Amino acid sequence: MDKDTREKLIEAATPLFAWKGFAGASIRELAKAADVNSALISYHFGGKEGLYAAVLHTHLTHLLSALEQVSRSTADPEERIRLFIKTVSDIHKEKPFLLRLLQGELINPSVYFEKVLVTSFKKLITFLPATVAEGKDLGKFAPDIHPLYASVALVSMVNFYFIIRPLAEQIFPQDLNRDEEYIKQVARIYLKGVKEE
Amino acid sequence: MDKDTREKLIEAATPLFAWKGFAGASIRELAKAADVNSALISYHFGGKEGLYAAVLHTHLTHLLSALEQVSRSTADPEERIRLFIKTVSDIHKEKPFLLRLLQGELINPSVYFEKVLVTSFKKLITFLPATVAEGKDLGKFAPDIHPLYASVALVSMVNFYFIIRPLAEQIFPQDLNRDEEYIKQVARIYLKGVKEE
DNA sequence: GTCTATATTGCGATAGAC
DNA sequence: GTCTATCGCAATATAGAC
Repeated sequence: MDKDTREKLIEAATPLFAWKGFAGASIRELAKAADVNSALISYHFGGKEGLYAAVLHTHLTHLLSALEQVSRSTADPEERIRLFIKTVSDIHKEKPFLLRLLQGELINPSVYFEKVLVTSFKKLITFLPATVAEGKDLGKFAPDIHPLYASVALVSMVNFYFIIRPLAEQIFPQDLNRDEEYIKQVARIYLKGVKEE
Repeated sequence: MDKDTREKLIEAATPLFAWKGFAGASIRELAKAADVNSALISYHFGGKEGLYAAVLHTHLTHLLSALEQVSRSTADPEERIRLFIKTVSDIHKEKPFLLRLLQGELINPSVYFEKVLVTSFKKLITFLPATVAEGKDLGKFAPDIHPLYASVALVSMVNFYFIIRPLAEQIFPQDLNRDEEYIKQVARIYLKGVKEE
């Protein structure tokens, strides 16, 4: 059974928007990549912006539902942090375009940024500082750990690696092919770094 | 004394390229922001791409010379890492557009990416894994620390914070105004995280 | 729902006067 | 070195046939 036009467009537009940004991808090449007439972008999505929003929405949904699962975990703080690290890195491996799309939004925020992105993350990311605070309360993490900043540090390690990998691969060609090893190092360094001794 | 046209264009183009990307900024708005005739972009830089390369070059130079200083430090591994953290965060505070420009290059690499960026970083960033390895040799860092991946983790924490700050500020409006505190947390977590116990 | 054809706008670049 | 005027082109969007 054939994919319908909407689906084909979203799928084909994803890598183009991810690699070239919103402004850099033209409706002509978007349509061509989807093997679809360019007029259909306006018909189905009301224009290029609508297609872009649909692409963003599709990919964001995956991330948000995964984060929601993590936030509902009842494991202890250390285990929940391990689960967070694993979940996020799995998402990036599975959907390598998501992070580039989000990056594009951070550089050049569209209306989607304020309307959807900020509110979505607001609801879901607060569990991370809460987890760190819980670790402190339980006496497992050191008292001088700042829940919010420590969370940002963790989010940084888990995400930035996937951002700079294309650059890193050119700088260290043979050495950086093991995502698993990086993830292990992150968990190792971070959990030891926040722990009460 | 007046700034000359080249200077005015580079200065005015920096935030525009940083916020809108190469494709998103038009030569008309670039010229207008610099209060200069748009034909002068072609005259002085050979076109929009030339201006973009000049902007990138100007900002990259600062970063590279700062990194070079760090790499020449003779302090012990822990101190050199502290110096690296401080240096990079100072650069981002001083030149808030640099990271956005580099981000744009990562998303949509121009010719500049391969020709200049990769080779520049190649020469300068190897001192970081070397520093971590030195810490291991001295018995100060734990043996299961992987110099390269541990370096990527550090680079991530130091840079990504400045990337997501616009988003984080909207999610946690009042809590994220102290860069110093974040930097302190990073040094605290990282150095404790890699240390031999 | 999909196509062709086209309207309209804005783009980057340059010729030529000063 | 800077200006005006404009060329040629590619952009998005849409009207109207099927």
